[in-house]
Amino acid sequence: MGAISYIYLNLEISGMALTHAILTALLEEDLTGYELAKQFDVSLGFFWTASHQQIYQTLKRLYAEELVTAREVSQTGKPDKRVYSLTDSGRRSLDAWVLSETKKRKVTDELFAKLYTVGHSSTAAVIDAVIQRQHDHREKLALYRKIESRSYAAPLKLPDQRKGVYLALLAGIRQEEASLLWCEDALSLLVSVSQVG
Amino acid sequence: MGAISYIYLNLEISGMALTHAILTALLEEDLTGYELAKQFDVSLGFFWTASHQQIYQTLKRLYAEELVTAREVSQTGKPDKRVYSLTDSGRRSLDAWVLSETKKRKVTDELFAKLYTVGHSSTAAVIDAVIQRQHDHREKLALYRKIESRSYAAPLKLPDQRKGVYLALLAGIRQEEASLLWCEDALSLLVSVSQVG
DNA sequence: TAGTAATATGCAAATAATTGCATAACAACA
DNA sequence: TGTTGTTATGCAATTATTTGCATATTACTA
Repeated sequence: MGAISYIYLNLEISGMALTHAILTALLEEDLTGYELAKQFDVSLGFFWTASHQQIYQTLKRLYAEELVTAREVSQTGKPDKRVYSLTDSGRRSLDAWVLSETKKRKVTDELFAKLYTVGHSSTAAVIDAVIQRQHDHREKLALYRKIESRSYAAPLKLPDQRKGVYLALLAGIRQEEASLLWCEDALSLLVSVSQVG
Repeated sequence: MGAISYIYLNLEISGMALTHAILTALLEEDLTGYELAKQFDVSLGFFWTASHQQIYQTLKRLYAEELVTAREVSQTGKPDKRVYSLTDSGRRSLDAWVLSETKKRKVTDELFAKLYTVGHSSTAAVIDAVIQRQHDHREKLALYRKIESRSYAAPLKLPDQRKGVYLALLAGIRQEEASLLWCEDALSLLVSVSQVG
């Protein structure tokens, strides 16, 4: 009988990493797939990237596993939506995951790979890519700062439940700032490279 | 006949992103799969993560597509190794890739997802995760600075072909510095959170 | 001489993510 | 009334990545 409940529990656990990223977002508030996709695109984007297809798929699985519940909501002036909430089982799953070992950060960023080609291929293309990235960083930084001043002006006075979210935002701000400074330095050095290709 | 060469050319192009990351690394010097795996684990690691299985698989494909050549090398005191070099076709593939649109950076970092659980689950576990990350950043920063002082002490005097690699290193250094500062700030705030769970 | 660690390479199955569709409600504007 | 843009959700096929083995050489040390 112990064996049966052991198997039963195992069936409920999702190994997929996105699972927990979605569940943590639902800790703060109930959300639809569409809203989650937007959050992953903006505020969550600096530490987690996910497409809307991935998110809808995962939500469907989380629902089947009863880690979330869903309710259909009619809207006026917009299509209906499906709002997801965490279940107690979902919360317990998060509790266990927080205690588990933190997996290594995964990244793939073509920009830096392109940098390795400097002096071998078109430097102009690399410069364009850096400028593009510079624009992206500026936009992200402006957005993060707006969120900060609107919702996190006094970090020490925040309720405990919002301190972690603030710290994630702070990391995003610091990262964008550092990246912007780097873009400037990179462009200064890249203009000194002779044309190739 | 135009159609035939068109099809032929298409068959040579690998869509996989790792492809180009490996080819760029081979621009600098000939490398084995094992050496590539180590580079991806250390210096390249901050902008590109890849397992050795992934790397060996991809190298095999690049060899089949004739983007690289390989030679077996006997060593004394170590097992034999297989050294890969870029072909002209590989170089042309890189040239085309540099001109193509830069794909969006992809990340997944559980640490920040765990941060979202602060005030809901074990804060101690989150603190441990931040401390762990702090150690990682310290080690990476020390390594990057060592590489910098050993090989990139005078950036402006570098040959063009090494400027891009230097800039990637610089980005790594800046990122590690910013992350380390953030870890300290994060730990200061996290100790103010009451125990939960 | 047995065990551990580093060097070196790989296969196969399972899982996850991407790409390319596809649909539909509703608003605003031409 | 057709078009464009935003909101909203999803499927299916392909491609990429991870996980769990598996193997072998050589050095060092207990």
